[in-house]
Amino acid sequence: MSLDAVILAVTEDTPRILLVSRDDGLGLPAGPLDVDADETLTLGLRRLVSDQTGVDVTYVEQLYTFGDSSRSSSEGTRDLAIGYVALTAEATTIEGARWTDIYELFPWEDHRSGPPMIIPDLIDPALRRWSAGDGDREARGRLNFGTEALWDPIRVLDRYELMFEAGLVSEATVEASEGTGRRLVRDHRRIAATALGRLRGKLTYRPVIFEVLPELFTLTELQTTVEAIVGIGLHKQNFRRIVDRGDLVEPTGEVATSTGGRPAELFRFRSDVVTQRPRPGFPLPRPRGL
Amino acid sequence: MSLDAVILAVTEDTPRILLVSRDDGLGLPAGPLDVDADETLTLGLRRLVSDQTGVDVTYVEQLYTFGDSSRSSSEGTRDLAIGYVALTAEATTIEGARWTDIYELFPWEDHRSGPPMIIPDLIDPALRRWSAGDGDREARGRLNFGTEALWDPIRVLDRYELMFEAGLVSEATVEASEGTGRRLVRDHRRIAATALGRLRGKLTYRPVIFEVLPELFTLTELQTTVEAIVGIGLHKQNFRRIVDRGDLVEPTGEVATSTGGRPAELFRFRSDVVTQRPRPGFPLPRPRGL
DNA sequence: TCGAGTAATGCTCAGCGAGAGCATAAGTAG
DNA sequence: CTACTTATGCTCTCGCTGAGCATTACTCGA
Repeated sequence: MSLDAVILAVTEDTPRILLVSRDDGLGLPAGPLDVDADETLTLGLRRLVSDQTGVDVTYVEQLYTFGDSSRSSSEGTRDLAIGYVALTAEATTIEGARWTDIYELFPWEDHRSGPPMIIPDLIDPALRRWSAGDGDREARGRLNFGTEALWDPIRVLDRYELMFEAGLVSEATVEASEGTGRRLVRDHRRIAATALGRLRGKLTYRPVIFEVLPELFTLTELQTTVEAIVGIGLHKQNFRRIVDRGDLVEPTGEVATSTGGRPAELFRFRSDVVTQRPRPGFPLPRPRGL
Repeated sequence: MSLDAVILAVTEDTPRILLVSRDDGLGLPAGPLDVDADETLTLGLRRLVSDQTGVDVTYVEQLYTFGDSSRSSSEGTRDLAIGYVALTAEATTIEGARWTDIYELFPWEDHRSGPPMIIPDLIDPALRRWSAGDGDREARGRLNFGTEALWDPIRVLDRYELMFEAGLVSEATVEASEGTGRRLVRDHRRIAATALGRLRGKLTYRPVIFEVLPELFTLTELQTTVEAIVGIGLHKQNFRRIVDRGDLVEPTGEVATSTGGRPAELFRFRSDVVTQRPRPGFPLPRPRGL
C-alpha cells in the first residue's frame, strides 16, 4: 500500500508540482505508509513528503485510491495507491526533488493567453485523424478541445483520458506521440491530472487558494494565483467584485511597494468565512451550454 | 482492507439505502476485496454487494478511503476501508438485507416540505446549549442549521460532523442523545453521510439521476426523484425549463396512464448528452450569500 | 516640475438566467 | 356535464455576470 502525493505551489504566476527523481524517471513523491509511526493517513503523507523532498505541506486532501490488478506486483496481492493533493507555499527542496511547471505535464491546459498553440497545431489534427468517421469520438473531441466557449477548466482528467485513448500521451507502459508534455513514471501523470482537476473545482467553493499565498498579498497577486491554477484569464474588476462580496479578505491598511504604477493595498485572508458562508470560493466563468 | 458500499435507490419518492443485519446492528454491505477473483476494485464491490444483498448495482463511484489508526484491529496493522456510493433501481433483496429510508438515518436532511420539525424542536436548542458563549460554535450552528435560505443540500457531512461534535448522534463507540436518527455499526453512518452529500453534488453536473429511474419516466417522476435525493422541493415549471434546455431527455410520444389528472408524456434519457455538454445535470438553487 | 506610463480602484450598463406566479390543456371520477 | 387533478405553456422581475469606461496614485525620465 503506497501513498502518492501531488504537491502544488504557485510562484511568480507559475503553478509548480513537486517531483522526485527515480531510477526510471521523474515521479511523484510516494512511498508506503508507516503503520507504527503514523496515526492517520494524512500524517503519513506529510511525513513521507517531508522525508523525500524536505517540504512541509500546509493543506492535504485525499484524491482517489487506485487498485486495479494492472498495478499488481505479483499474483495474489494487490498494490493499492492512495493519491493525495497537497498545497504549500513554494519552499526549497532537498537534493533529488524539484519544482516543475505543471503545464509542462499538460501543455494544453494553460489558456491564460487564449488557447495554447499545441491545440490547433497538434491535438486537433491528431484527434481528427483518430475520430475520422466515428460520431462519438468526434463529439468527445469537440467537447473537450472544441470551442473556447465550452472550455471547462475542471475537466482535466477527461481531457487527459481522451488524449491517452487517442495515443497522444505516453504512460509507463504505453508509448505515444512526442511533444505532448513531460511523462512521469507509472500512472503518476494521470494522478496529477486528477489532482489538477479536483483542485480547480475546489477553488470554486473552498478558500484553498490561500494555502499557496503568503500571509499578506495584493488583490492582483490573488487574482494571478487563481488564474495560474485555473488556467484561464479573469476579468480584473469582476474578480474584485467577487472577492468583495464574498468577504474572503480583509484590508490591512498597508500597501505594497510595487514596481511601477499605483501601489496596491495588502490584504489578509479572513479565515472565519468558512464558518459564515456555505461555499466560500471563486466561482469560475461557466462554460456555455449548461 | 475492506470495501464499504452505500447503495441507494429511489422508490415512490423515498430515497432508500441498502442495509444488512450484523451481530452488532445494521450496517453497510462490506467485506474484503478478493484479489484473485476481482480484476478491479469496482468489480470487487459489485460482487460483494451482489453476494451480500442479491442486488446488482448499475452505477459505482469511489468515495473515500478511511485509514486512521482508530480503525486498527491490532498493533502493527492498519484496517483500510474504501467507501463507495452505488446506485440502482430498487430490487428485491435476499434474506438479511433491507432497504431503509435514508432520512431515518438523517432526519434533519429532508426539507422537501420545509425544514423538518426536528430542527427547531431538538437540534436548535441542543446546539444553543452546546455553543453557549462560543462565537465560533455559534457561527457553525447558524451556518449549518440556521436560516432556510442558507441551507445547502450538499453539506451533509459538515452537518453530521457538527451533530457528532455536539453529542447529538451516536456512533459505535460514542453514545449520544436519542431521537436523532437510526445508528449504524462502526462509522457506517458517517460514510453514508459522505455518500449522500457527494451524490447531491454530483447530480448538479452529471446525469446520475437516471441510474435510479426506469427506462421511461414522466417529467414529474424525474422531478420527484431528484427532490427525494436533494431533499428540497423544486419549482415545477423551472425544473422543466432546466430539463428542456439541458437536452437531458427526449420525448417518446407515449403517455403515462396516470391516476387522475392530465396524462403525462413519457421521456427517455438522452445518454449522449455526456459527450455534448460539459456539465449535464440539475443545477440546484444556490444558497444565498455566495 | 511636468508629462507619460503603469497599475489599482471605482463605476456603469446591457443581457441572461433564476425564481415565482398566472393561465391553459387534457385527462379522471362522480 | 361538472368538479377535480395534473401536465404544460408563458411571462415578468430581479440579481448576477460579462464587459467596458473613467479616475486615482504612484514611478520614471525629460
